Amino acid sequence: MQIPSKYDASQVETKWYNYWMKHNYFHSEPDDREPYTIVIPPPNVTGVLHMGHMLNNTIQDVLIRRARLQGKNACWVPGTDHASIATEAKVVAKLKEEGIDKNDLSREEFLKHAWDWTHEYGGVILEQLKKLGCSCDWDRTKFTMDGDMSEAVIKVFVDLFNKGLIYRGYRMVNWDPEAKTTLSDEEVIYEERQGNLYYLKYKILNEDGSPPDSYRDSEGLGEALTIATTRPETIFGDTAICINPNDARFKHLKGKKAIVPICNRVIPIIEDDYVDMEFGTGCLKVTPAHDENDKNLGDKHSLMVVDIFNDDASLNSFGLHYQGKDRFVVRKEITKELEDKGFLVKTESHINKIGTSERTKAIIEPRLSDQWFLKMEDLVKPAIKAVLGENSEIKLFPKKFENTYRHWMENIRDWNISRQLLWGQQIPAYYYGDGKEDFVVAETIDDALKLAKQKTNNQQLTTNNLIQDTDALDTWFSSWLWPISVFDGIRHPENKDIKYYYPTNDLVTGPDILFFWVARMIIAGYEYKGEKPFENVYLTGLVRDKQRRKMSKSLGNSPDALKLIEEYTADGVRVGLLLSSAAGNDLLFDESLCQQGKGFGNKVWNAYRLVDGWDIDDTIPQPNSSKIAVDWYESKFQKMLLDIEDHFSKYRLSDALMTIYKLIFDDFCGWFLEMIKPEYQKPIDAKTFKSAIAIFENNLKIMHPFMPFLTEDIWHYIAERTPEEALIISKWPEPKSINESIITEFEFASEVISGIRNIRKQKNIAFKDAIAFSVINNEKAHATFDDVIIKLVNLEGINYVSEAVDGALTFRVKSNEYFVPMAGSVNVEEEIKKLTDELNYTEGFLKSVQNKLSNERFVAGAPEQVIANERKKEADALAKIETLKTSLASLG
RNA sequence: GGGCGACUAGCUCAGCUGGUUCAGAGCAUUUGGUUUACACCCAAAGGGUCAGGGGUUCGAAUCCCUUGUCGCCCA
Repeated sequence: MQIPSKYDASQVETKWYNYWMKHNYFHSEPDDREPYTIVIPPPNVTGVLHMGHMLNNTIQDVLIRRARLQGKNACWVPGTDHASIATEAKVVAKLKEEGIDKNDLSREEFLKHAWDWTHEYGGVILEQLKKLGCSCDWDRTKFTMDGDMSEAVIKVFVDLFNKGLIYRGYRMVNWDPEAKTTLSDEEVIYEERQGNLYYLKYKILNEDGSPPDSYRDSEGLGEALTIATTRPETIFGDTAICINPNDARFKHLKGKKAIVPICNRVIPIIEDDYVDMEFGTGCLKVTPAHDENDKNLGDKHSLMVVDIFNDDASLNSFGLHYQGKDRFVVRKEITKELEDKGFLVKTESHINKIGTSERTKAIIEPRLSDQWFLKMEDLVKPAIKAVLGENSEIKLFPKKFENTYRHWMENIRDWNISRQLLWGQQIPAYYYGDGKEDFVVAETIDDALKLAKQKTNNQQLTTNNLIQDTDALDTWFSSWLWPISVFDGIRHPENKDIKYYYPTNDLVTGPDILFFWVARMIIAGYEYKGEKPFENVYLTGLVRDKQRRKMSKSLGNSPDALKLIEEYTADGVRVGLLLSSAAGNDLLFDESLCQQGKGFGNKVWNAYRLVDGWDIDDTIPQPNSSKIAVDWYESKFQKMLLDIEDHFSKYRLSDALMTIYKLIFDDFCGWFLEMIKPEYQKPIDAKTFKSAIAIFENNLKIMHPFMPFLTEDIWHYIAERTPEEALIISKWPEPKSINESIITEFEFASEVISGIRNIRKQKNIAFKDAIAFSVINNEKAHATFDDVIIKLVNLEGINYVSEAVDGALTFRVKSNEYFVPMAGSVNVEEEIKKLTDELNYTEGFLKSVQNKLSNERFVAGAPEQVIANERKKEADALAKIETLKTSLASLG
């Protein structure tokens, strides 16, 4: 088939993606081949493709396509997660626009809206992955809220509860008052904000409630002590004042009581060395309901807990006349009131770090609440050993993340797995009474009823007496099972899929979810399969813009993925993303990289157009230059193939790609095709053509994982192929022996060619004028490439001589001297200068080498190989000096 | 405040257990090219005290100490 002069990417991409789908190449079923499995890190079901996804999934596709070419049974399982917080927030916002308040809806009604939303927007991102060329097994697409997936999650919850690993605790949690849910520590972003330190006066009472005669505050005699706080609105929750027992300034306050301004609550003054004597006034107000450290103090000293906030962080009835007002409004207003009433001593500006919600950006409120926790202490042990142990079963790429992993795992805290949300798996705990322990945990309400009857000995209970916990499980509590549950390995641990595909091979994800997800999957893997979930973890860098900002939707600095593909082709974007993204290094995204990728595609396309345009004549013999060219490229290809394998084995995909890029661009297009190119409008011999096609096919194979569309397209122009012969399922090139000497000889020859080209250029000699050429072959260089040299720079021939040629321009490669006769146009002085410069340089070089060699300690201490190399350098330099001196003598 | 990591050409990065892969690659820049595959191209050139300082060594980008700057994670 005639190849078009321009590559029409969008048409080609659609055509071949459809073809691949139609012939089911992406689908995998267990068989007797070696499996190669990747599970996708499930993106948010309602998300859209951003640069991070593109990078991530390009890498996975490269790995999976390569495995497929290597004859493995490649299976890439795609899917999405339900992203409870993000999705619920979106649904709530949408309902709000329609004038519906989430709180007016029943759970079922809300979930219906959420499912509608999921069905409408869900899966968009998967369609976008197809545009990138991702060869996922779409028949296996999973969603964390699918029936079977949810069942697995619930089953695991019940199991862990029965093992005593899940418990209910009253804990200080990060409360997002906007989403009205709990966040894990990892979902809280700490930011420095400018705030104030308010100095408040608390009046003092004797233990019996009578006012003291006198006492000191930090400024001398007075009637009150002063406390610095950043949050004056929380005074309504104060239940103690704390001083450091070692603080001489406050000794007299021991055992006394204080009166909280405005609400006039009388609270004890306690002592604890937790208090920092340097900070503020050295007195701390204790608000156990609203600060983690205060909670600890409260527990230690058995203090009252007064929660002053509603779930939206407005004040409740403890806030008295501020009831119903937002915390920040109250902060302003109460400052005014405190000032008016003389309680506010002074205000200082103060920078403090505050937690904000990763999702809603709202300022986090520490809050006490009933939560479900998973005990991590024992679960984490096999997961630490697997990554950091002697014979680690799981490898992280790059290795530097092992330290990060260790640090987190060794300081792990119990995992708060409950979320005050509707969108997610509802916690399978059923309450039958008001007591703290009046609940049972079971997979179904019927099982729960049985358990409840047993526990209460009350046979009269019915399902109507059971109320299920209203919280949902953390989304990560679904995705930590992902490598198991996508193969239904929780519900049916012996099914053939899980037995064949598990453990999976590679996991590709961002380092930002090393803990949320990767570590937890490892934990779940050992707990539920007794085995690692994957062998290698490739941690990609974050994609940043040119100003080093993380690309995010909120900043609006992420380019539209599909537009990029449209502009630079899918292959171009893939290549652009991979070219400069070593594992674990952040990638500074620049569109020009995609341009380079597209340019590479164009180069390959045109290379094929060249080959395709040749007429073949099977009557003419193969020229020697072509034979050498084929031998050389085949060896070069094999050598690079080894390099590529090595890069892949270390997950250095950008290096593998760069090796391919240079092989194709420089060696194949720049050298090989020029060597075998027939004269203008002349045919090519059949033997060379056949070799060229075979070489081209091998090139396409190694390029295919990176540039699947273009390569498949050209593959089918080369020949009519059946579906069984498609490139996507062809065979990765077999390793063959390498002729190292021909590669070295080529390198020498290319320097000769370069020397001749320089002379042509200097003297403006048109290419079509053949030139005479002589050499004094001091190096005894092989003549293998002579015919190639003659062809590439259009020589009349190569004369081997033993004496310098008069009236010629010269250049040297090592100690070989080359002559291009140029009657009349040789400037002797210039030649002398050139030679003298070269001589001076070489003599300097020789001296440095000889200095080294005459250093006894060097000769005694350095390994033999190093000394031999130095001696070789010395010999080469001496030979070159000899050549230069001879030349100078003949000129001069 | 604690931990981890980085700093090499204008940019992005490679450089493994010190020594011919030791100062490299790609891009960018400059210069020159209408060679009928490709200007999304070809040929060539310039450009770095390897963050600063100190040490170990015959020899340090590489190992050690120290200072600085930046990033990430955790309080």
